[in-house]
Amino acid sequence: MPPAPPQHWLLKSEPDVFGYPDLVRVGREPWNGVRNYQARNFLREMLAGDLCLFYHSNARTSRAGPTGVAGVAQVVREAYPDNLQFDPASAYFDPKSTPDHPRWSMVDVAPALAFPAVLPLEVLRTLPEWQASPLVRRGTRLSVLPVTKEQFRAALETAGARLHVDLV
DNA sequence: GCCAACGTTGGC
DNA sequence: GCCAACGTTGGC
Repeated sequence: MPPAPPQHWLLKSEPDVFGYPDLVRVGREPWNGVRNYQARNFLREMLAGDLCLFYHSNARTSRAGPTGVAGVAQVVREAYPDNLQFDPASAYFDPKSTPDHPRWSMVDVAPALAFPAVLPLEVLRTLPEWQASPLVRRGTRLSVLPVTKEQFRAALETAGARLHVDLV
């Protein structure tokens, strides 16, 4: 029996802090620091093998190129307690979290595919598949959001990127 | 740097 | 439970 097809997501990160090239460099990264309940709940729905568009937010002032999708990451470990919530020295420390009752979760992701160039938000906005996405609605600040298969495919195609067909 | 939009906090 | 104040996000 074939494995279940992957779900698709979009993960936002500021490239000045941690961009797609950083993910490639480290090979694998715990996606910690998410402190929004809706985003956390999406993290908890992720399954190993799910594919995530890696989105560079707030990128105008960086050398990473425009704001937009830089590549694809893959979920390699499903949700477990975010380590930073227990660290008093961290900006993401949450005094209301205990190891018995952790409030925040993270997944581990690994690089799967670098786009030839960042696919700008400006272009994403023009794709019919993306009209309904919260990403292109102004005022949406969600840092983890679901993406449809159609949106995922349209993004890859427009970016000129190819994933092995079995992965999509 | 600006500022609109939004989530969270806390007084009541 | 309401809601004003506040802090943050993130495009521009």
